[in-house]
Amino acid sequence: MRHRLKDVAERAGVSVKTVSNVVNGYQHVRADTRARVEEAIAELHYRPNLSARNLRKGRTGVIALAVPELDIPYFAELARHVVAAAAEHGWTVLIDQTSGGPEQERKAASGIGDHMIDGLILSPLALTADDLAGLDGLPMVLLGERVDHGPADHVMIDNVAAAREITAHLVGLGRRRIAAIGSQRTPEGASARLRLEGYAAALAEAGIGYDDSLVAPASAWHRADGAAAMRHLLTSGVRPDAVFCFNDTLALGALRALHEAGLRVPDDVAVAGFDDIEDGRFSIPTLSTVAPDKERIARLAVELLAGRLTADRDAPPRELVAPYRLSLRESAPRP
Amino acid sequence: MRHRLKDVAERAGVSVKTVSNVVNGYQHVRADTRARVEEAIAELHYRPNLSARNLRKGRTGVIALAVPELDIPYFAELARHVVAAAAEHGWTVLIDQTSGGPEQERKAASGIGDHMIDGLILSPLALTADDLAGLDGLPMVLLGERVDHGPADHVMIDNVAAAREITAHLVGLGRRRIAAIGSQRTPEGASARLRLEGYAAALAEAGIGYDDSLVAPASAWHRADGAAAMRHLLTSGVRPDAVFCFNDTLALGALRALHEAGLRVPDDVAVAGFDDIEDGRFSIPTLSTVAPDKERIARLAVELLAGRLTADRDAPPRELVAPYRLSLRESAPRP
DNA sequence: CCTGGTTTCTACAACGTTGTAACCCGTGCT
DNA sequence: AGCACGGGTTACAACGTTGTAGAAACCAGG
Repeated sequence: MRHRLKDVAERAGVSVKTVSNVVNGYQHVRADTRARVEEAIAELHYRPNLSARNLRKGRTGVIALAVPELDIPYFAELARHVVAAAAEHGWTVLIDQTSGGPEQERKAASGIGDHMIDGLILSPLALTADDLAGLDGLPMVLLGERVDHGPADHVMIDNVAAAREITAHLVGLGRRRIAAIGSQRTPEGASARLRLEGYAAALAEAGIGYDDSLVAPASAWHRADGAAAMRHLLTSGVRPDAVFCFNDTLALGALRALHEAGLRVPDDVAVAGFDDIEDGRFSIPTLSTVAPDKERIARLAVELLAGRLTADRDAPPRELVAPYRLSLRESAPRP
Repeated sequence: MRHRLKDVAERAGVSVKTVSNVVNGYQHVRADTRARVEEAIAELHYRPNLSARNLRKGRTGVIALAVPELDIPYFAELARHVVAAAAEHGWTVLIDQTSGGPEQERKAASGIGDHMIDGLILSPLALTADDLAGLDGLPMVLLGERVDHGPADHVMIDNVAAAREITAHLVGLGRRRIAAIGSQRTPEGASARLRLEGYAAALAEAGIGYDDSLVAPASAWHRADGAAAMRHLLTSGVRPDAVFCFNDTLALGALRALHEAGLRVPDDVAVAGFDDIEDGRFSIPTLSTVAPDKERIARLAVELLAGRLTADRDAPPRELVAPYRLSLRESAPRP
């Protein structure tokens, strides 16, 4: 039922290689030969065996995208864009879920399907630059905000500036007791560190003292963690008049906790997030947030990978910064 | 840098096949030989070439999951469970985004990476059973609620019963003008048809007349569509006291539109959804919904596929029904 | 009609792996 | 001593494809 070049060749009365040439669009094939071959291909529903082709060529046409969790909307939206961008290069994307575990991430980085993928776009949570340096040379592009200048290409946004900017916006609304949700002490918390840095910088610029009791940690960044952190802030008696959450799911959780506490947003407490996920456009109230240009991030990542694959495999690693903008909605509106 | 069996064999002073035997856990290898080989493998960081292995064995260890859109939370959550279930079988999952287009779905069904995958779990929107029947024999499991008894294994939930049950719950709250959002006339709208059928059945049982002006269509089932449909219902003057939305994202959009119209949920209008996505547990108000057992759906799908792959490839197609339950929260609470 | 160059096509080997069949060797039985 | 048996190992071929090298056919120009 499944046919090979040989079957097509026999049917068309040519050699196997000629069929291969037709399939690969080789120039010098007589028009009538090509027609005969194409007819045979159509009749037999021939489809090339990619494993064999890959074995021969050393390329698979598949790249992997490894993200911590698929049901975090940010990564799902990112995945969508990566798939789209990769399709333009004729690549299939194998999406891998690392769950943020170092072992899973290492496994992804060192070649998910061993030789099944040409390259990897990795959004690391747990792995450090040193971890990655030790891995053998699968072309790789990193996404996100690991601080260190690692051994691989890297696409990120300026987290410090973005966090500073949205915090400054809260200041501009006249808020003074601005809480932060999502800080992390662990070495994995690179994003958290940078966003906290931006938050602190904005406060300093506004002449507001940094108050550690206004900063709530969150080990994961899910809705439940945001709600828990917000409840903690509310019961600890620090009475914030604004909250900057380090991502949107935290913020949605915080909104929920504020609602349960009977506080109005933004009147009593203004809320800002980070990521601009779809949910935030329909939440009650809608969410003010930092909107990274996900489409651009995905496109840059795919293009960096394309460069690695085709051109200079050993070029020095590049770092590209994608733009972002503030998306100001009801939870912390324009003044 | 990348080594082959041959390199390991030379280093260990054995034949290529013996190394292969060690790698594959073949029984009859002397302990000291095995040790020597394993040492060589470790030293060289040998990893088998899956393309070659696949070429030889005809199996890749990769299955595909094709869903319409990754950034629809329901599919993202489902994907997570499928990945987990597949991992237990030692499979890698290649996630494919069809965007719901028939061409994309056909492409996925007829073998994404041609010979790169052993089987497919497809959540079809556009393809009909007849379309699928014409495709060559990639082992396939369908997810979702296509009515027709197709040519492939199938995992679904009882949509009619579920829709009937949640609508009956709204009736039980004393609501009489119960609207529905999400109806579709197109042949692709199988889920919509079934859920509408359940909705109508529940009304009939309660002796409530079916009012077509209370049923709002939605071409897609995103938040924006739900909001638009709700606004339409509100401005058309039909004044519903409850809404059953055919999925949760529609419901979240509807919540938003109700909020903007100054109506209280559930006091003025009760709202129910379908899918039990994470968002609905934190929305304001939290969402009452039909909760399909996604974990079970994923597990059943993977196991059906496993059966196809290992045992009887030509067994008659099976249809499995996964359980669901009602998850009653604030938007339409328990009486 | 030959020469040199180009187009068109083919045979063969190779990619890295595993199934098959066979070999060698030690053991235990006759 | 001869034989069958089976554990441990190996050589070889094959999976379906494409790169290489070269053969065959064609063309234009002398």
